[in-house]
Amino acid sequence: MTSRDLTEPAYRALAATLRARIAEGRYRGGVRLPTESELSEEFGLSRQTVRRAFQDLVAEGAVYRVPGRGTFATEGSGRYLRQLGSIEDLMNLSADTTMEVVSPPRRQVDLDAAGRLRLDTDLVYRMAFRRYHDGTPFVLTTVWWPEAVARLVMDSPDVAAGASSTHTMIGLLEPHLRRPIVEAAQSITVASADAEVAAQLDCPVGHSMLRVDRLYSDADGSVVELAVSHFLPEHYTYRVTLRRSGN
Amino acid sequence: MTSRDLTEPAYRALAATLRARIAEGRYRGGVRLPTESELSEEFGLSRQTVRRAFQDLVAEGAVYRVPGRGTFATEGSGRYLRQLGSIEDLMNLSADTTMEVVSPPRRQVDLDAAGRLRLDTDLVYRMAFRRYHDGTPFVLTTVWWPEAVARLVMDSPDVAAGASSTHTMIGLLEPHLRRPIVEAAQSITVASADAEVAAQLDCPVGHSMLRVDRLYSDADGSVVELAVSHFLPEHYTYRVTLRRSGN
DNA sequence: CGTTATTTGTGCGTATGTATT
DNA sequence: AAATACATACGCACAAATAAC
Repeated sequence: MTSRDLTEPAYRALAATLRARIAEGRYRGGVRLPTESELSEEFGLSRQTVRRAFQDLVAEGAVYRVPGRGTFATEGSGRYLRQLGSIEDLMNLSADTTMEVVSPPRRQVDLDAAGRLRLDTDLVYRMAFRRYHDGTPFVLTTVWWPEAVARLVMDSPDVAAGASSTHTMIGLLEPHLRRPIVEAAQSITVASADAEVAAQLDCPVGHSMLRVDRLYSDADGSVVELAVSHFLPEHYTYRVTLRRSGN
Repeated sequence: MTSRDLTEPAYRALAATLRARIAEGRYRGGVRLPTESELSEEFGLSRQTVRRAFQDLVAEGAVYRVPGRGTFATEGSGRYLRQLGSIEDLMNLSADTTMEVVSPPRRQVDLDAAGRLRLDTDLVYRMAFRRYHDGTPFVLTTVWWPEAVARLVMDSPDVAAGASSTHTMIGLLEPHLRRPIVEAAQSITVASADAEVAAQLDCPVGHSMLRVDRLYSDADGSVVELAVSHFLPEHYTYRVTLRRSGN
């Protein structure tokens, strides 16, 4: 059982409070946040604990700090612009799109896929699905799993031929895994539509596509899934927002 | 003057040392890192300072820690696969490539660029450069600046026509800014080579290119630079590694 | 099964340095 | 020059999770 913390640490509670105040717009327009001593006073915490809270907020990119001047909210961090570029976003990507299974999971031998999954066997499971937006298919995704992973979802109705859902495969998969997924390595390039892609997305063979490969790994470094997507560039642009990390 | 730190803080030095040891493979295969007390002993630092170093490493995803068990290197983070996906990486991207200025900064009216920079005037500064790898140009980048930003680097020898350097424009720019750059919004799509791109990269007009647009913003949310790059897909793949965020 | 040692997590105190106003 | 505010560094005490006995 993953027992949830019943009592939140003081520094986290403070960070949450400050996050809320920032989102509320209280420090918009270059207004300085309270100083460490002020917060220490207000919440009855030591200055060290206040600092610990700020460390998290700085790491998230919610605030930035300047010695001698003070602490300021990062403009546009609280509002509607949601924090992209995290794995969470990748896994929830599908809110406004529908997924349709084109080819259900099937056991097969694929040397290339097995190699990329870093398996010692050549045996992998492969499935493919299309994603729709506004009624038109704009991406064909093929995923490969190691056998152990495939077993976890093979029987799910979500992967049956013709099934539709609004989730991502990796989102469906994760709850069944023993270790959480912590990393997604993506590579993005240009590729031509092959016969299958062309047929499924109704475009000419040889059409230029945006190709995105994703390799999901868990905390132990084991690769959990390989996904290769071909996007119609007319209907899709890949977006990421990178934030300054830590310190 | 932006004075560079002459003496690195102890916790950063320690973090760097540990990063190096991890990269070297010393803690591969589930081997526990030294405990806080051991490191405190080894480096003559307090346990608190050691903890501070670990906070950074955890935030980067280089290690994960388990109470009662110890600290472990995140498998696959150290080796040849370099950690991309932070703004820092974007700004230091160029270690192994050379940049050559093709068209020096010039004041001009550009409605589209001005709009994307969120300016109220139509006046922007534009420059363009190529980047080489192994002697062949593989990307043409055009950047647009607001006037205030352009002033900061106009006179730098690095942006003169024909100049070569191994930096990134945004890396050259940042030390001159009042507020740090904290966000880079990227969008990636497929585009055809126009006459200029084709000429500079020696490819046919109409060739399929990987197009990457980047919009850099500072902590106040002001846009500092717009950069549009056209990559030859034969010589370049865009890679990002996304990590599960924080805590 | 509880006990104990180990290891990380939380919280606070102090002192001193550095950057900004 | 002085006051303010954040940064670094060390110290201590106790809590919580884990593993070994």
